[in-house]
Amino acid sequence: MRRDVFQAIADPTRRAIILLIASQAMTPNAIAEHFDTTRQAVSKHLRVLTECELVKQKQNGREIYYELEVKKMKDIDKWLDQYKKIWENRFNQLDNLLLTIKKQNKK
Amino acid sequence: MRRDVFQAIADPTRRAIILLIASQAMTPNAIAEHFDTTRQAVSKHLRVLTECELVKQKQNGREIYYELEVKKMKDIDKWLDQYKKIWENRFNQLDNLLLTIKKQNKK
DNA sequence: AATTTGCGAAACCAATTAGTTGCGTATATA
DNA sequence: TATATACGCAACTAATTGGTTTCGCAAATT
Repeated sequence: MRRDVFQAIADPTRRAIILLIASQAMTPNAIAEHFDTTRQAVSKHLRVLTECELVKQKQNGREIYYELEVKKMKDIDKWLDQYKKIWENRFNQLDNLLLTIKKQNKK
Repeated sequence: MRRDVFQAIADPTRRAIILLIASQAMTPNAIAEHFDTTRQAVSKHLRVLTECELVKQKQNGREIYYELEVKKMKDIDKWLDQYKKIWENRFNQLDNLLLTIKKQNKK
């Protein structure tokens, strides 16, 4: 099963769950109360998040607290890094210029 | 149709396309040559990327060059920002501690 | 001990999506 | 003008996904 961080954050409900548990670990029922959905649906989202290690479980009696593994979000940041160089140093403007010149030479 | 940046980068092929055109605008055919897939498949991915404005087209005769709209990636960075505070300032460790204390009080 | 509560897992369904095939159209080339 | 090339678009298929329902199990409550 293909499970990576990018696929996990693609779903808006999952992003909402991430935001919700970012400040406070919560049980599936508690999370479900915040949305117009069932506990089971939340449970499936939590499974996806757990599988890609964006979230970890902490059992406490019969309750399972879900906690955000914030560190895992660095993966996204790392991926963004290669493009940050481009947008920060405005290399893209340079690329545009080069492309325009190339087109004109063809004519 | 639900089209946002997060959904766009969820697909590994689309991330590969983004990487490919980041340094150099390319035509669908040129992009397709880099992958084990057809031009039409690439074309569909480019449509998704165009719809969420991660990519823009530049027609040149019968060729259409696809260019990365790097600025749009800032949207992802903005979203990450709220969590960056957490992982950088190690607030998560504090949260863990608070949660542990809470559990112990329950017992 | 019986019941309730919190949960995951499996079976199922509807919607979405990635990919293919087969068009039509516009630009370039012979 | 006829042909080849570059492309988007629509119809179709197979796989995936979000969600529901139902079940069983373990922990808590009565």
